[in-house]
Amino acid sequence: MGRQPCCDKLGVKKGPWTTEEDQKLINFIITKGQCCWRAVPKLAGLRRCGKSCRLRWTNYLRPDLKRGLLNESEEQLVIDLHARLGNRWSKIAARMPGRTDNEIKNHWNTHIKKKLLKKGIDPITHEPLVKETKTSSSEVIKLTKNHSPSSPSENTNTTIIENLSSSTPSETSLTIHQDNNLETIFNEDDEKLLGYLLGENEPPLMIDTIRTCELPNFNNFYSWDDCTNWLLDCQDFGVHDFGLDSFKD
DNA sequence: AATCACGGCAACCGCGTTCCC
DNA sequence: CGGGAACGCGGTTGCCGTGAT
Repeated sequence: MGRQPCCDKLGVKKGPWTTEEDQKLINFIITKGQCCWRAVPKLAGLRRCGKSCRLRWTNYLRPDLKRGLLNESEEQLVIDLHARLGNRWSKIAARMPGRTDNEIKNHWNTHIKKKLLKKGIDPITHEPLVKETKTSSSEVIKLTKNHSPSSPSENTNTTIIENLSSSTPSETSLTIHQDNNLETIFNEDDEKLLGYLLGENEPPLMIDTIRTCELPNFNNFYSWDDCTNWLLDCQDFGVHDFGLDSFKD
């Protein structure tokens, strides 16, 4: 059933590539072309995993690669693309001929990040750095509801803010602001809440509490993908392409 | 000269997706 | 259709070179 294993785990060499290995891989790719990476090590006479061969070729040996540090204009392009695409290095690299995702990622982490921070720009949001509280300018969903958990006479205003500055749902942080005694509810089981938000477990008690206080149809919220696909499309094509320049504000 | 600390980068790891049987 | 392996991607690690002490 299924495919053959990509490589024999035993006897597979790891670590830095030698010039001899490089030469073998280059010779093989040049003469045979890129086929299935699973077969490459065996056919090329290398004691390496196919995955390792692919990485070595795409990141280092490919003849169309530019070598050396990124120049000013390339850096600026990376910054612009990162602002639109986030940490999707392969997408960024696809728009920069001769550069690899690994190279761009490394350059971003070691050089560009620091430069932006020096300039007072948040490398994640690309917004000017401010002395910020837990909330930031990237908050895009705010759900506000009057809520009276323990005493009907108390008019408690609770705001749940989902911070979408992270690129994936798993990185999403949830901040709950409260005016008074909701602490007992929301501190009750943060782990369960997080797990629920990530779709890993059943809703904790507090979610039922929220549901029962007339939130606008909590069960009919769009899925994460539904909420963000349009945004990714905008990022891929650029906000300008959609005539949504006003969103920048 | 020896040692330590740090930065840069190549390579590995782990996970989600795609593909094949 | 389901199981399992390959593929591709982003995050992380670890080695190596260099500068500081």
